[in-house]
Amino acid sequence: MGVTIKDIAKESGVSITTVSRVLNDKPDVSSKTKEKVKEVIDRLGYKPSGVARGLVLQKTYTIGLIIPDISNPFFPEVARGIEDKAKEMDYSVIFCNTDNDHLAEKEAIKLMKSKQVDGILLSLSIENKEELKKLEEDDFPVVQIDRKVPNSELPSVTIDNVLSAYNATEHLIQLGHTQIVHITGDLGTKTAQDRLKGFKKAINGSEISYKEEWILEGDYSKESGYNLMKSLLKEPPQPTAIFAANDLMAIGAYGAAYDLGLEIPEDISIVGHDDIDIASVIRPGLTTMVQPKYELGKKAAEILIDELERKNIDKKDEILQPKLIERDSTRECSDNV
Amino acid sequence: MGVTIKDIAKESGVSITTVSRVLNDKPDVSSKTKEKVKEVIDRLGYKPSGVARGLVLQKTYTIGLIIPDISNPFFPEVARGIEDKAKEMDYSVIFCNTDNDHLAEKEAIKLMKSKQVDGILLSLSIENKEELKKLEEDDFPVVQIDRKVPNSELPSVTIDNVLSAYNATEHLIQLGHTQIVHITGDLGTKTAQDRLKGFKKAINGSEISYKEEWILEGDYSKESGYNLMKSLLKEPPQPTAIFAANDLMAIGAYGAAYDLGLEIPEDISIVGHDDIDIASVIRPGLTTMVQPKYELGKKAAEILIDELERKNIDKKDEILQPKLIERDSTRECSDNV
DNA sequence: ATGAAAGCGCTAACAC
DNA sequence: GTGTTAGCGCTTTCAT
Repeated sequence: MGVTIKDIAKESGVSITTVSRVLNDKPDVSSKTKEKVKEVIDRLGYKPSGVARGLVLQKTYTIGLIIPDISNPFFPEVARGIEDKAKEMDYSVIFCNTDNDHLAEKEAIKLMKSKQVDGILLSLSIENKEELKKLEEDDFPVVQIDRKVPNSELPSVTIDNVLSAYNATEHLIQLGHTQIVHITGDLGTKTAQDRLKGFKKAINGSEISYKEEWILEGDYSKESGYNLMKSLLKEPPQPTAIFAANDLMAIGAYGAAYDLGLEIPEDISIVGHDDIDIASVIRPGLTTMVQPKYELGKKAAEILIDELERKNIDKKDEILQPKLIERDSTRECSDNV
Repeated sequence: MGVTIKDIAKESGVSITTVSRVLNDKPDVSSKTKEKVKEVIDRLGYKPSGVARGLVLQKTYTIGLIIPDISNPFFPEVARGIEDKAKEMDYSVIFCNTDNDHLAEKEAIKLMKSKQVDGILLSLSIENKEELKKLEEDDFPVVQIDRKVPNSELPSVTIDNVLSAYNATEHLIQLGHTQIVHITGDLGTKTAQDRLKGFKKAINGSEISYKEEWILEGDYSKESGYNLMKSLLKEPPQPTAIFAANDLMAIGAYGAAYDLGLEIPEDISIVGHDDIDIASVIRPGLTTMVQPKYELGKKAAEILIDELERKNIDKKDEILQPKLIERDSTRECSDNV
């Protein structure tokens, strides 16, 4: 440390208590001394030590962010939402990547505790219940983001993948499509399962009869979208619309359609999910579901900080709704015209 | 705090000094007591307070990361490189977005100082010399990332945009192209200026005569790439190759070429810069220069931490080289065949 | 090999 | 309105 509260006290001829008082805008300081102390603080360029303050207050004004991977395109915006909210409330954020590794998650939590963050925002692998349970028992302030560990009491902010897929499919149905295939994501993930669920729900809620063979299991990769579509389109009956569980597979489907001489959206409509950069750049623009990533981060930080400041007792789950963005890859089904 | 060093001392019947010794693996502790203390630590689930430790040691094992915007696609990978290296060296990172705003940058630095980070990694707006100068005077450990404030002594890790553009252009020249246009980025940025410089250098170092009219000033947007190419291609003489200062403009150029019935790469070769996601997804795949973003972060963290641990006295500038990734948007110039 | 005591920079009773 | 004092949880001389 350079200059400390002691230096300020000595230089301004008062006690450190008084300095502390003006630092924290406490009452009972004459305006004269307040002025003097402030002047000295400015002159000496004094900055209170957050560490010392943290020790006595048992509060660091820091929150921990534990995510799988900041370089996964989903998280940067989430992180931005978190940091914006945190800054607004005078907190800072310390982050850590886990790559969904159990041990890394455990270590990250340990680290955050030793750094004495006031609370944690985390996205744990679904199976890592133990760590979350411990946090719960310790009454440590936590908000789960994006993924909610099943049966956990801790509040969460997630995205409604069921409804999102439902809406995407419903959009196709509204356009008059009746021959709709769904390319799923990796069904080992909850997200893919939920999107499939939403798709089924939309189909079953319509006049359309559900066909098992029009559920194609992909793995979120462009290649899987391409290959699945290619083999599907080779022979009739041909669908008039596709709902892919993510944009990458939708792009793969574009490629297959082109290779087979099909025009988008004239011959086939395609809707994706996520709204990655590419969706707006590719031609035709991909109709897709955009996830409120920034809002997700912001909301999670808000819930956590509200809890920290005891503004909010009822911890709750927040479920955010993706929005459809219509571009040029979908249009009315021509079979019905 | 839950359980503290005092509790461990009491429970194991030793002094806190002894506990501290086993905590820090100091010598002069009998293996018996060491065992006992360790057992108690485990049993009580004790974790040393980083804050208290930080106060006495005047070291927090935390580094600050100040960047314009984590949701700008350039930074997440940089941040990942930083966090990986930091974790490896037992540091954590606390981050802050500034949106290139001077005031926000100033506040961020202030914040980092009050949190008492051991050092700062930052990417300041080029004009914000004052803040950097202050840091320099204070001898505060800092490494600049991506952008180096001119005339600053503080070490930096940057990407060599001149050489990168040179190599991109050289690639086109090697392929036999002699009619090459360059679509620049926003020339208000150093990056765009450097890439233009590299382009000129390659042209001037070749047999090709430099043509001012084949420098097209864009603004990094897809639209600018599209518009510039469209008006250029309308009338002869037509270039056989394009080097766009970023991928987005290259994609725009794709659109213009298609609209005018030109095939890529048969009629015209295109190389971009950055290797954004889209570059590998689009057809034909875009030949481009990939920036070592992860390495940039990792190297910057390494230099900073080396300085913190006094392993490295000579603070130096590190300049990383982008690599060419050849896909399908470039080929030999057919005019020369 | 172990412990007592001082102190890191700050806040918060409690006095005056 | 201001100062004294006792910690916050830890490391580190300095004794023993």
